[in-house]
Amino acid sequence: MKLSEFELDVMQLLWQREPCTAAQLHEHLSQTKKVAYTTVKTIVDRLEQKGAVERVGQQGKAIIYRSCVAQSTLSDQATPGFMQRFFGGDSRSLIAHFIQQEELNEDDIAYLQSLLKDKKQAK
Amino acid sequence: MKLSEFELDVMQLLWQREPCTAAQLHEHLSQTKKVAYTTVKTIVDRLEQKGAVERVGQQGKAIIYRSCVAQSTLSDQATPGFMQRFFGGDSRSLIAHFIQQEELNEDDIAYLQSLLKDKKQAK
DNA sequence: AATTGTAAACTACAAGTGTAGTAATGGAGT
DNA sequence: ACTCCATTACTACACTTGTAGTTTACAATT
Repeated sequence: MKLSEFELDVMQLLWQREPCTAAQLHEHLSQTKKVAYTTVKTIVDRLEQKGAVERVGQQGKAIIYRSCVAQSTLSDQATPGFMQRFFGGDSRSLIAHFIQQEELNEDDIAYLQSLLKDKKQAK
Repeated sequence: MKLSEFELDVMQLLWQREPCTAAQLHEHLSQTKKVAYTTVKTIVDRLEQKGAVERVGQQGKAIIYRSCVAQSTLSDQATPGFMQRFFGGDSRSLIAHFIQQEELNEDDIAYLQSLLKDKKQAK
């Protein structure tokens, strides 16, 4: 399933606070971005057409939505293309990039170290 | 600078074997994708308009191109959005995802472990 | 039951993207 | 100098995306 950037922004919100209505999504999005309610509703409609969200009820006349694809499904699909296009398919340099660029606390570091150890063991 | 997927595919090739002509890019792309020469040329033209590539010479009537943005510049720009949209902004889970999903040899693992150690030290 | 106002449904539109055809042009070879 | 073909330059077009207005419908309120 191929979703646009804005569609993914909406999915992100849904994953965090589903189930919810288009109005609620609009409210949260408004906090970071000036956008009309109807714009958000259009995106939700397109997500429904694409089979990424579904209706699970009503609240007055407002429709309550829920996602029907997991975040991990979409990230699994997007990951190879992203890695290829921005890191020439070199997973090592991609991971290195993120380790160096991103904020990580000691817990995060310890966790990632343990993952690497497991990875080595599994060989 | 915002490039489309196909534009990035062409950039990827350029970064690997620049300088080169549109015909050479077409030849390489043809190996994995059925695409007309003029399609590739259109993409190169758009990349030139966007200031991502430039002309550095000629070979007969064929124009020789070179990239004029670094891969790292574009990946730095794309990274935050990707992380936000597919991993909810959680860099730890993103890195974990890649460590678990991707092929890594012992050298890679050792290298990444050393990066994590450095990161910890720097705190 | 009539009114009302919100949310849904529908329509619209410009910009960007993938895709490629057609026309023009200028080196290379004769 | 002339022809020819590879390339460039230009044009085209359908689809997607971001964006939002307009119309319709129906739940809630009086």
